[in-house]
Amino acid sequence: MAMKTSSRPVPLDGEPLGRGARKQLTRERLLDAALTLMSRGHSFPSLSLRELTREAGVVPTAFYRHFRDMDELGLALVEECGLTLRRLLREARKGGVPTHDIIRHSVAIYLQYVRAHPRQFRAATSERSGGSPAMRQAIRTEVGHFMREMAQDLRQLGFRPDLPSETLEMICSLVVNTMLNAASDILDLPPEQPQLARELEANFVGQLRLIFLGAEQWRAEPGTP
Amino acid sequence: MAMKTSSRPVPLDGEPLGRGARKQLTRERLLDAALTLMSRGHSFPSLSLRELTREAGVVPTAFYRHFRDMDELGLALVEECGLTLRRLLREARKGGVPTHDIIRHSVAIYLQYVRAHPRQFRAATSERSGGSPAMRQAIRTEVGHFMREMAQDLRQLGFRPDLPSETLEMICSLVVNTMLNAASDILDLPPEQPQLARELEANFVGQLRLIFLGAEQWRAEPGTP
DNA sequence: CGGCTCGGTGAACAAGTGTGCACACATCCT
DNA sequence: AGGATGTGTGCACACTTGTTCACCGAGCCG
Repeated sequence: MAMKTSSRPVPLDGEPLGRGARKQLTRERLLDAALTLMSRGHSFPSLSLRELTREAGVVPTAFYRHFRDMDELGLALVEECGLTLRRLLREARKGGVPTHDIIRHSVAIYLQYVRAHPRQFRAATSERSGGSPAMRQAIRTEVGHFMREMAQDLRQLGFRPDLPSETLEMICSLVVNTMLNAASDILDLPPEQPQLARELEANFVGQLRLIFLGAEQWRAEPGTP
Repeated sequence: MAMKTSSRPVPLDGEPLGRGARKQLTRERLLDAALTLMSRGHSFPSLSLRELTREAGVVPTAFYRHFRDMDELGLALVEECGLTLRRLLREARKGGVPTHDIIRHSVAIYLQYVRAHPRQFRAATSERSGGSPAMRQAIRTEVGHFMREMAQDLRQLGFRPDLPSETLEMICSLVVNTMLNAASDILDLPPEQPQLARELEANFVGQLRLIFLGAEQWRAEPGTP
C-alpha cells in the first residue's frame, strides 16, 4: 500500500494561506511558467499544456481549474503584461518636455526597464504578430491603450497643442512601434556585447529624435527655417 | 498482393520533367505549404512536419529529402520571402524624390503589393519576432539588406547627400520598421472594412511624411564631446 | 462539529507527433 | 543497354499531446 502523498500545493512556504489566495498563486505560477518558457526560445503557440504545467509544478489537469484552454491563458497573459508595461509609462511620466537630452534619458530608462523585465517584453513583441488572431487583437488593443496614454501625456505637457488628437495619436503610434522594435532588438543581441548595445541605443535615440523633430515641424510654415 | 502505386511525384502535369527540376518543384511545394498554413492562422513554430507534408501532398518522410528539420525549412522560407520582397523594392524604385505626393503614391503601391502577397508578408511580420532565434536572426539580416538597399537608393537620388551613411541607415531602418508594422496591421483588419483600411493607410502615410519631414530637418550632431 | 465546496491528484485513453528502415522505380551516367 | 543514383513510398516504433474520470483532503460555512 503506497503512501499517496498527494495534495501538496505549495511546498515553498508553510504559511497557511487562504484557499482563494492559493488559487491565484498557482494561477500566477502558470502565467509565470508561460513567460519563462517563452523567454527560453519557445513561442507561445508552440507551448504545450503539459510542458506548461510541468514548468509550473502542477499536474496537467490542474490547468483546467484556471483556464478553459491555452487561448484563454494567452489573453490573461496579454492583459497582465499590458498592466505591467503601462506601469512603466507612469514611472517614465516623470520626464519632461521632449527635448533631446530628455529623449536620451528616457531611452536609457526604458531600455533599463526592458532589460529588467525581459520575459514580459519578449512575450509582448513576440506575440504581437505571432499568436492567434484573438491574441493579436488583444495585444493591439493593449498597445492602443499605451499609445493613447502617451498622446494624452504629450498634450498635457503642452506639446504642440495646435495638433488634433488624431495627428497626435498617429505620432505616438509611431513612437510606440519604434519602442517595441527597439525592445525586440535589444533582447535579441548577445548578452556580452556592450558595443552592439551602444550602437543600438544610439540608433534608437536617433530615431526618436527624428520623429520628434518631424513632429515639431509638422505642418509648419513651408520654406521658413 | 496489392498493387503498390507508389512513386507518383507530380500528379498534376504529365510533362516529363528533369529529376532535379522535379525535386525543386516539391521543395517549392513544401515552402508553399508552409506559407499557406501560416496564412490560415497557424504560426510557424506550431507547424508540425506531418501537417506540412500533408498540405504539400507528400509523405512525411519525403520531407527529409529536402530539409534536415523544420528550422532549416524556416531559414529557406525567410530567404525566399526576402528575395520576393526585395523584388518589390526594385519595382518601387521607379518613384522619385520623397515629396508628399510621392510618398502617398508609394504607400498605395506598397499596400497593394502587400495585399497581393499576403502570405509572404504575414510570414515575414509574424516570424520577425516569433520564431526560433536562428530564424529571427535570419529575418533581421534580411531586413538589414532591405534597409541598406533603401539607404543606397536615397543616396543615389540625391537625398540629403550631407548625411553620413550611418544616419541614413538609421532613418531607413525606421522607415522599414514602419512599413512592416503597417503591413501587419493591414493584413489583420477584417476584409470587408474599407473605412478602416482608409484610416490605416492615412495613418501610414502620415507616419512616413513625419519621418521624412524629420529627415529633411535633421542636422549633424548637436555637440557630443 | 459535519457537511460541502473545490483546487489538486493519478490513471487512462485516443490521436497525433518525429524519425528510422527497407523498398519501388524514374531518371541519369556511363 | 545496364547499373548507379536518388526521390518518393509504406510501415513501424516510441513518444507526447489534450482531455476524461473518479477521487482525495484541506478550507469554508452553517
